[in-house]
Amino acid sequence: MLNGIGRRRQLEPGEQLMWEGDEAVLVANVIDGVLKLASHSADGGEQILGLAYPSDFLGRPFGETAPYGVEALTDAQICVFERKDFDRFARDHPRLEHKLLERTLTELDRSRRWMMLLGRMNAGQKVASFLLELTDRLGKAGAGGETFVTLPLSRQQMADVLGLTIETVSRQLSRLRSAGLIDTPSRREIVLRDRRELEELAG
Amino acid sequence: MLNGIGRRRQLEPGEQLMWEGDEAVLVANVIDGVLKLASHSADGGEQILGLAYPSDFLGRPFGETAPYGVEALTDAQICVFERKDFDRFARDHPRLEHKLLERTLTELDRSRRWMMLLGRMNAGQKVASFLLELTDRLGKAGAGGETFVTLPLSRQQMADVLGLTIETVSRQLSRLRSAGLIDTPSRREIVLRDRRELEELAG
DNA sequence: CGCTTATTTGATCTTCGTCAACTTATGTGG
DNA sequence: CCACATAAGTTGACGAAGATCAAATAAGCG
Repeated sequence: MLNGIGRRRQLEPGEQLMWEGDEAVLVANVIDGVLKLASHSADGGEQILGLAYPSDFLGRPFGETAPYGVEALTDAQICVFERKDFDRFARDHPRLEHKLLERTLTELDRSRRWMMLLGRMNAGQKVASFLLELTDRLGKAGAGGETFVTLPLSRQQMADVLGLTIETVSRQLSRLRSAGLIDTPSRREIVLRDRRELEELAG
Repeated sequence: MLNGIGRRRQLEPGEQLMWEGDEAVLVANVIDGVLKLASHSADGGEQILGLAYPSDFLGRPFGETAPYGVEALTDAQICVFERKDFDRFARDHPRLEHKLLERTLTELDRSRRWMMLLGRMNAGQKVASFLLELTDRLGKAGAGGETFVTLPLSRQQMADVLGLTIETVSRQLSRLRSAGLIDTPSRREIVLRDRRELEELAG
């Protein structure tokens, strides 16, 4: 029902949809691909605040400035709306606003679970949790009950998501590999060999 | 306009309003006091996911189970609604739902800023940021341009908020005291002597 | 007052970050 | 197709921040 005011847009990896601090002029729905929401600290370090997957909502309706930047990690397809159009439309369509409220509440819950991860987990637990979430979102079933994911992030980006360094992420993945919990056929591919054990590790 | 279906309730420090995992049967508005939202990891460690101050909204409308527990830190006054009543009421009153959506979006932004704190700051920055946020929310102006706060949390709870240990929090406070940035007339009271410098530390 | 609990302080130990070297991919131009 | 260049990832050695363990103080409270 939003089709009238939205338009499709294709993004390439690395393409920036919104900039942190920009006046928020648009909102969007993710149709396909993975995007990151990120904020920068004064010293240039980047903290990824969340990832957006298909069906997720992006942007800050009714707000003033975007509190974080949004950048595509993979090829992505999104449906964008001018914020003014969207705001007006939402006000006139309570059902839409209701839907949006539900999603935002869910997003808030997700973000709070992430805080848990950042505040209380050690490196091993973080990496394990991340792999599990990723396979839940993007995983494909492979042969023999194994799960298979293509990572939408570089090691650096994983480190930024988890509040770790690239080296620590790499070491943890190596550890999981030698423990036989995962396989890494290539840099961007992960096979979960033992989900049970991984869940154990994630705590 | 919600008065018809809400009722006042008084909470004492330590009193639990909702339990993590409970069926979410109520939602509430904070009128006075400070509450904590917290979740427990398997090993018993607690991560405080956020604090709720006057005017904040508590609970999970339209959801199934409460994703975190809510407990009063100080004497608190809240206005509670049966969730069923509230949901029905919200559906019939788009203005209310709109207001709630705006608040939830604001809350989401706040929670994301907190993720930044947990993921990227060191102990000194965390404690400094926390004191600044607290004085913004609860601080009273004292003599000589200084700001004065009564801490609603114990050291243990501060540690839980910041993802640190009690000892580290204590040491950081001692460090700030010897640097002349704060005074601690009693355990639960803090005087900011040099806000500028504290902001510097918080990064 | 004595007893219990919260906080501070000190002494180690661990984890993870930092710095550096090395290896593996991914190109690119000849 | 190969040689080389560049970027991404892995591994190792070391150090620092913060956790953990252990007392020592300081509040509260009956």
